[in-house]
Amino acid sequence: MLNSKQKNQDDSNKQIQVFKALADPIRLEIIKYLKHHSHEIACGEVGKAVNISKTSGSYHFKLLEAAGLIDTRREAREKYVTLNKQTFDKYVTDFYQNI
Amino acid sequence: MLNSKQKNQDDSNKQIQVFKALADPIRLEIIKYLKHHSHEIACGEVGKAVNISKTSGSYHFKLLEAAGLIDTRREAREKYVTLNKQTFDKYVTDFYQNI
DNA sequence: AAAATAGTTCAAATATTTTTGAACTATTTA
DNA sequence: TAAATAGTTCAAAAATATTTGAACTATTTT
Repeated sequence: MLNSKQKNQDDSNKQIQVFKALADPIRLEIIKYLKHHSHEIACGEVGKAVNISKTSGSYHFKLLEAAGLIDTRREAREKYVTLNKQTFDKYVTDFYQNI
Repeated sequence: MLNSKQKNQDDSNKQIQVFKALADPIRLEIIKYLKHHSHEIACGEVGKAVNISKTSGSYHFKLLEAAGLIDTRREAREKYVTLNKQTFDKYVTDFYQNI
């Protein structure tokens, strides 16, 4: 079990991870693209839309997922992504209020 | 004058600058400290509270100011800082809604 | 079965950010 | 006027993040 100091540490790390994930033009474009397409979309489609290589896409999606900003679901060859609104609410929208 | 595409570019740059500024443990500590002290505080006092060197403080305060997250006022030897809530509102709290 | 497609992994190269200490300016105190 | 205090600037070093291409796995299409 984690004590309350450890929980704060953890949350602080998560907070930084979220801001780091948002602090990049490519990832911001990906997020904007997803926000404007409410249905599930494959990584490849997003990658094409924002004009990056497969490798670069793989790197950026991994980072966004690690930060909890997107959820992913693999179906056969393809990986579908959606925004995780809860993470945005907790670590972005409510950030100022909660600190 | 800037056209509307240039304005979006500009704002997108500002958005990234804000997230970059927030994506660091020291700067987050500084911001938390300021949030919990509503009155003006000198850089040195904050620096002592978060346990960093003068040089490091100077670097981080400059970055926060460039991002518009803090305002500063110099009075003789000392520089007083306060949070700029408008910037938090526009680029953090309202981020998700506005993209 | 071969070719095409979607995505991952790895390591090297590059770019960016952060830390550090020394030297500096300006102001205040002794 | 000398010493102390508050903060800045600079350049080098160290740490982190990003890009790239080649090789890979797994699945689907021809």
